[in-house]
Amino acid sequence: MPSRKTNPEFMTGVPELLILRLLTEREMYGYEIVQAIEAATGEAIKVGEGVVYPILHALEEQGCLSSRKKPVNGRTRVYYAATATGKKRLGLLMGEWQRITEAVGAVVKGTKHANA
Amino acid sequence: MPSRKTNPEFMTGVPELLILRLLTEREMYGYEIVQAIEAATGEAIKVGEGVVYPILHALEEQGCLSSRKKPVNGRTRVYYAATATGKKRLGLLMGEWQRITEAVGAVVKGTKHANA
DNA sequence: ACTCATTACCTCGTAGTTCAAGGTATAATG
DNA sequence: CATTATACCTTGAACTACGAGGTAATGAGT
Repeated sequence: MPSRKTNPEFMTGVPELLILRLLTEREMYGYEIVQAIEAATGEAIKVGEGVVYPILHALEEQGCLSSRKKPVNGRTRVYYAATATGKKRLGLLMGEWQRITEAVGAVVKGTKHANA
Repeated sequence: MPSRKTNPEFMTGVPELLILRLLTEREMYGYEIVQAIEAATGEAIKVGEGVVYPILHALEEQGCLSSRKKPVNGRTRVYYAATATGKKRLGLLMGEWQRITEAVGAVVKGTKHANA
């Protein structure tokens, strides 16, 4: 029942994580982020603009990102950068991500580690 | 905007993957799967019955699972097992899972591997 | 000049998912 | 006799990714 073309499964929250991660290194604009994700994942993950822009706006509204407009060759780019709040949120998401991936990995390999 | 109580993020498709994986090892019934996932992931992932049962029904309808009713102590259990189709689907999902996790991992650690 | 691809921003509707809460019924426990 | 555990199930709400579409400006090709 997935029947999606690009990234069929396992994508909830991933775009937000990637965007937040990229914007802690350097400031970028939306259109740039779309291509940066494609490049950084070696074509493995492609997120459209319809995914990126709404996340950018939501994160800014939450105080996770700051933005500034910059005119380049007559066109206007909106550059985003992660704030302190955004970095805190990124830490949370990375922890969540690790928790989930480790748990899934444990089940996929039938490792019955009886801990705790 | 997560504001979810149990597993806030990164959970799309994961229940289906785990269920399919468990049912390739031995046949299980719904209520058992709920607890098996909790146990196998060391409490890291908890999926409710409201998640498990619909997936079970959908997978059976797709031919990924076979079911048989078994009365135990007056109660009726519905045991599910993965079919050949189900195992094929599991292979697909595991491949997808690996692709996504590797891609995300590469971005999280700023590994700029210029390949291809 | 004219056309087309690229850059760069954006919104909307649809589909698919998880989740909590609730509903039914039997067996075991106190 | 009441409560918990077993065991099945459905439903409504909330969220998210996705594709398609819309607006403009720039640059290249012809």
